[in-house]
Amino acid sequence: MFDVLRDPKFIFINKQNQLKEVYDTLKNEPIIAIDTEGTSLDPYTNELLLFQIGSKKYSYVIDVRSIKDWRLIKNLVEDTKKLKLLQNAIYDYKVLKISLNMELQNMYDTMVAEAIIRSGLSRAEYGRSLAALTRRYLGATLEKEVRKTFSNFTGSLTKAQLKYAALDIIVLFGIFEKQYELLKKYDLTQVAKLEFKVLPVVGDMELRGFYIDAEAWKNHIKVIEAERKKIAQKLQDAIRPYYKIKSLDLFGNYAEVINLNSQQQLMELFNDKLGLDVSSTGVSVLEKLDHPIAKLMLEYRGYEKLISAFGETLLEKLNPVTKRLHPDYQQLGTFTGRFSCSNPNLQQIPSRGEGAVFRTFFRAPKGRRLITTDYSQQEMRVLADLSGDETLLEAYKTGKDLHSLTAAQMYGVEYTEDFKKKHPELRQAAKTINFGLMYGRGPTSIASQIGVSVDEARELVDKYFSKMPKIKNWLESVAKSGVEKGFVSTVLGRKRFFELPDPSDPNYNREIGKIERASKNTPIQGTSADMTKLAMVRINARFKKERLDAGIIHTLHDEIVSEASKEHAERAYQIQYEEMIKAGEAFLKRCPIEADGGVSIQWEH
DNA sequence: AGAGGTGGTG
DNA sequence: CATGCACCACCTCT
Repeated sequence: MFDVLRDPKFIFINKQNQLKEVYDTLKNEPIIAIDTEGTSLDPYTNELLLFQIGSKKYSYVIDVRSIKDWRLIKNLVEDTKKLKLLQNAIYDYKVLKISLNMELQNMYDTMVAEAIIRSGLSRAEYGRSLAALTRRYLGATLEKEVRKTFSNFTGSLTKAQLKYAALDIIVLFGIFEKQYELLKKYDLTQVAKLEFKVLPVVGDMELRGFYIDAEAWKNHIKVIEAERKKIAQKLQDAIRPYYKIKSLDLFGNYAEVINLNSQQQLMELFNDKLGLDVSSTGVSVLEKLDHPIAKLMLEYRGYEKLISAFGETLLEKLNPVTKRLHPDYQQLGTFTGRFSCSNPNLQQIPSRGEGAVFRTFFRAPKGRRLITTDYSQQEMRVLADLSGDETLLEAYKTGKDLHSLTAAQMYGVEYTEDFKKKHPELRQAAKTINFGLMYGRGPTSIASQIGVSVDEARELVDKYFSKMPKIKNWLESVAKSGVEKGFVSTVLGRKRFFELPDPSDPNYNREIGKIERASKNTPIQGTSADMTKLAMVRINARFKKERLDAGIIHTLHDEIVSEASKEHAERAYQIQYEEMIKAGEAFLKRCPIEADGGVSIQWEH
C-alpha cells in the first residue's frame, strides 16, 4: 500500500474522446470512488478543476476544462446501482450539481461513516479528515499541502496536484473496506443506511439556503445599536463616581470608564467598587441583585448580545451569487446524532423575547411560502415510549396535558381540564422535573430552579418516581448499562461510545456522573434525531415524487422548514406533516406522535 | 491560538 | 463532596 500511495497509478484525461475509455472501464463496476478539486468551498463561486473517478484498479483524473460533453460521466455518477465512495460527500454533491448538473446517487461517505463508528470518542484523537482516516486505516501519510494550491489556481496543473488528486480516490477503497467491517461488527449498518440517505437531502438543503430580508435586518440592527449606545452611556455615567479616571476625549466627552464587555473589569466593579460579592457576572447572578447598575448592565447585555451575535456579521455571510444564507450543516455534528449548524448557526436565532423579531426577517421570497413543522414534545414522547410509563403514555394517548397529569399523580390531586389554571405551581414543578429527568438532573439543580430547598426538591423527585416507577427504572438501567458496556444506543441502533475514566483519576466520580447523565439523555435525544432525519428523507422523496416546487431549507432538531411555490405550499405542508408522523411511528411503538405547523411568509414557530 | 466566560437554540 | 443534555458565536485576556 505504501508504494501505491507514494506513486499512485492513474490516467490523466484531457481530451473529450478519452471519456469513452473511462466509461467502458467503470460501467460494470459495483463500487467506484469520486472526488473533485476546485478553487472554492462555495459551490456557487467554485471553479471546478479536476474530477477524479475510479475503481479499485483504475483511477482517472479528468481536467475539467478539457471536457465539453459530460453525458458518459453523468451516467456513472447518477447510476443508482453503483455505490459511490466519497470523503465529505456533501461537498462533491453540491459542486457536481452546480458545475456539471449531475446528481450523485447512492453515496457512501467515509467521513460520515467514521463519525458513526467513533461517535462519542474525542475528536482530537479520532479525526475525520481524509489524512486522519488514511493514517488510521492504511497506516500511511497523506500530504495535504497540495490541496491548498488549488484555491489560488494559476491556470496550469502540476504533477504533484494530479498525483494527490488521484490519491484522494485511491485511498477510499481501503478505508471503505475496513470501515464496513466495523459498521457490521458494531451493528451500525441501519444507522449508516439512514445517514447516507440523508446526504443528498442535506446537500440540497445547503444549496437552497434561506432567504433573508436584509434591509429589514439592517434597519433593526440600527435601532438596537442606538439603544445600546444610550444604555452604555447611562452605565458609564453611573459608575464614573466610583473611579478616579475622569479624562475627556477629543470632543470634550468623558472617556469610557471601563470596558463593559470585560468580565474582569465587571467583577472589579461589582465586588470592589460596589461591594456586592458576586461569583460571576452572568444573567442569573445579576438578576438576583437589587442594584440599579446591575439592572442597567442586564439591559446592556441584552442589546450587546443581539448585536454581536446576530448583527451585521450575519449579513456578511449572504452568498454573493444567490443572496441567500447557506449555512454548513454538520450531519453528525453531535455525539447524539443531531445536526449542528455553523456559518452562520441558524439553530440559535432567538425565538423568544426581544430577539425573536430576528426570526421574522427569515422569509419566503416573492411568490413563495415557508412551511414550518415541529414535533410536539418529541423528546418527552420518546421517553414515554422507551420507559413504557403508564402516566406519560396515558397523557399522550388521551391528549391530556402531560405536565398537569404528572402533577396530579405526584400531589394526589384530581386531574381536570383546567388543572393548569387551578394549580399552576404544581404543574410548573412537575414540568421542571419532567424536563430535568431527560438531562439526568438532580435535586440540587432542580431546587435552585424552582426555588425550594434541596431536601424539598429531593422529596419532590422521590414522590415523582414513586408514582412513575418505570421512568426511574429506565433511567437507572440505561445509566448503569452506559457505564458497564461503554456505550448506549438509540432505537435505530445509533451508538454513542464513552471513554471511561481510570479509577485512579481524581475526578473519577465526576466523570462517571457525566457518563451516567449522557447515558440517560442520549437514547432520548438520539432517537429524536433518528426520527427527524428519517422524516427529512421521506419528505424529500415525496416532494420529488410529486414533482413539487418545494424543498427543505432548514432543520432545528425537532423542526423542519421548507420553502415552496405558493401554489404547492399547501400540498407540501400536508406531505411534511404526514411524513413526520410516519417517521415517528417507525420508531415509537407505544406512544403516539404529534406534529404542528403551517404555511406562512415568514419563519414562525 | 486557545481558554474561559457569557448567552443564543432545542 | 457535588452532581444539567446537545451544540456554536462572540468577547476578552493571556
